[in-house]
Amino acid sequence: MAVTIKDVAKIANVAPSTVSRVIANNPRISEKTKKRVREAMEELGYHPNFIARSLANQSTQVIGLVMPASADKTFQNPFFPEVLRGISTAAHEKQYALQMSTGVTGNEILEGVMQMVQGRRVDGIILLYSAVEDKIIKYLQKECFPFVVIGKPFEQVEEITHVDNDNYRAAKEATQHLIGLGHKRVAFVGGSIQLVVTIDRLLGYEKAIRDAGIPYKDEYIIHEEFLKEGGQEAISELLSLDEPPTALVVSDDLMSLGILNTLHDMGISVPDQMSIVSFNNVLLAEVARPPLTSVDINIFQLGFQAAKTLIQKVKDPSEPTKRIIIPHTMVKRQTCKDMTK
Amino acid sequence: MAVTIKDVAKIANVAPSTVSRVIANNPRISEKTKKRVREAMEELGYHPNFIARSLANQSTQVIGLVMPASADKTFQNPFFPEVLRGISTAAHEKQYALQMSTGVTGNEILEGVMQMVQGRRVDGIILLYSAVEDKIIKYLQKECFPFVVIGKPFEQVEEITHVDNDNYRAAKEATQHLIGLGHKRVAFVGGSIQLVVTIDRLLGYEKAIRDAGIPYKDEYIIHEEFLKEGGQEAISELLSLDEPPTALVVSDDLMSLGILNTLHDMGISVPDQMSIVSFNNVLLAEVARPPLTSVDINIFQLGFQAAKTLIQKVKDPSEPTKRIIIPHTMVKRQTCKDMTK
DNA sequence: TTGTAAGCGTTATCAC
DNA sequence: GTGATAACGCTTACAA
Repeated sequence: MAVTIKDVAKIANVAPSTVSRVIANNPRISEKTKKRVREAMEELGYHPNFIARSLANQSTQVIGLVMPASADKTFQNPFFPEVLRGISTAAHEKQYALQMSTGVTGNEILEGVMQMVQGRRVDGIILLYSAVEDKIIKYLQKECFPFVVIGKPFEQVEEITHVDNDNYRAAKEATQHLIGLGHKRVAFVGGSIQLVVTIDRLLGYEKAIRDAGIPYKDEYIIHEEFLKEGGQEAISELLSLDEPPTALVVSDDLMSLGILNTLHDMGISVPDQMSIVSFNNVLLAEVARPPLTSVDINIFQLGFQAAKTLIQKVKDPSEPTKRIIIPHTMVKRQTCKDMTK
Repeated sequence: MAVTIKDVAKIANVAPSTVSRVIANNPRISEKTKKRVREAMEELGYHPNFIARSLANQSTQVIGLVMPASADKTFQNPFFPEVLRGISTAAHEKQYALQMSTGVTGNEILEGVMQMVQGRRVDGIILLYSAVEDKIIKYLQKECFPFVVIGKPFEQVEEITHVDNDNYRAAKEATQHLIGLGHKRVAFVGGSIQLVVTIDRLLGYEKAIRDAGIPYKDEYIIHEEFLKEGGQEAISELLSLDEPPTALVVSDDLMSLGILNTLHDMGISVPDQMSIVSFNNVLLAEVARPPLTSVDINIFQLGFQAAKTLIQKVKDPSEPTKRIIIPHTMVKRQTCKDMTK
């Protein structure tokens, strides 16, 4: 059995409670005893038992992470390592550990979340995605359990703390950029319509199109999963139209990569015959050929702020609901052609 | 306060210990009382408290995951989501939760691991990478804490349970494939030499070269990080040689992608002027242009078996040390030219 | 400033 | 079969 607070107390000739206070660095303990106790801890190689502490404290110092179903292709998106890096950094700063959901299907994940919550395994939860009609959000609300979502909640936006980009504006700007370059036939290729981010970006695209007085065409709207195969199917459909688009707003870099390669195979040159504005600006955007013009949504910050906000909320449950918007910037590379020249 | 075992006991008119036995489905409890207790649990919406259970049990049902430093570019490699998926699947099956290391530097991570172990936060640990001179492995060995490493340990291979590919053989075969195609000038582009996988693959490459009676040249060996910038630098060096290679063995798909694009920018055609065999066969390999011939190392299985093996070990500490080798297969696509034709 | 003792929600060891 | 009761290792009133 490992060395406990009692062993330390014995060696240091104090009561267990005193040792506990030294650990918490309670100011009411004299420096002299603190020193003595610390020496004893050192001598015995004492390390506090987190589990015991959690039970006494009713707090685990653990944040639960809900990822999309690992069956889901979304899981492969480079978005996740990067949010994770943001979350991890913030969590580490505040001494929180991270626990991930497991499970392949949506229901398995919901069950996992219930275990986390009811089993008191975590102090709060971050949802790493936002989908329509999400059971998990509903459950967490019912339980009044602290959580924050990355992305915009589908419903009750005002009542749920979340960290998001202004995806509506970002997509509007991206589309306007293309329009400003003289493109009149601009299509939209989005990820799963189940994801709120897709909806927001589509709305922003639509707004820009209508504002420019360009007719909005349903055939120009394509939804596919956030993945490369998706991109390839999507592009074939689009190109077989009577009036194929000269430019694309693509909701994700991975998808753009797929599209780029499909176009390459078809002998269509980017940006000469087709312009693209992509989203997320992950590593792939830089490494693609030609390098993608992509809206940088600051993924790291999305994660970092989410963790920071959640921890505040956990520590002070009276914290008001918050909406945090992370700024975006368009990084111009080489996938947009100026039609006016 | 949440509903506890005592509340259930009161409602069901039994002792708390009986409720506990019902939860554990102890056969010595009569079906009648079981039913009564279960109804009471249902009625109150009871859920067991994992923390309390852990304390009483000395077991957390949590597996700790040690990722490479998130500062590290390795973190961005699509390898990780995929191992994670494997680990997650196995863990879920056996009802284990997953806790990740946080921390940006190597030392921060080591501290985190110490917290996991000493704080009794996890029952066992999986290392998701294997580097030379690893402090974490040494620490875990000293503590006699159950762990398994994904990849081959640098030292004491026989004493450490690990799940790996036969990277030596895989690299040898990949190189032989190129040689069989008539290539005599084959270079090796590997990731960080700190990683054992790089070393193994380099050794396999060397063996194939020597076996074929081709002189082994130091200038043909390049080490860079597992990332795209790396690939780009590497290729420039290689091409400026007096006798530039006609084929490359590249230790990672992400790196290959960078190389592919650099070659494209330089106007060098793949596979006509340069052949490539890559490793890992992640999504990127398929989506690259041209699609990469890549050695599939079955990343999912690497993770799945690691988790499964660890759980066995946790449940039965007397389990012997194991080495599990996951088979690889070369997936031929379009980056290798047959020079004999 | 420090010690005593109760409690956190379980499980496990005895009894009966 | 089931019930008391003592752990598990820590925190935190309340006393002193």
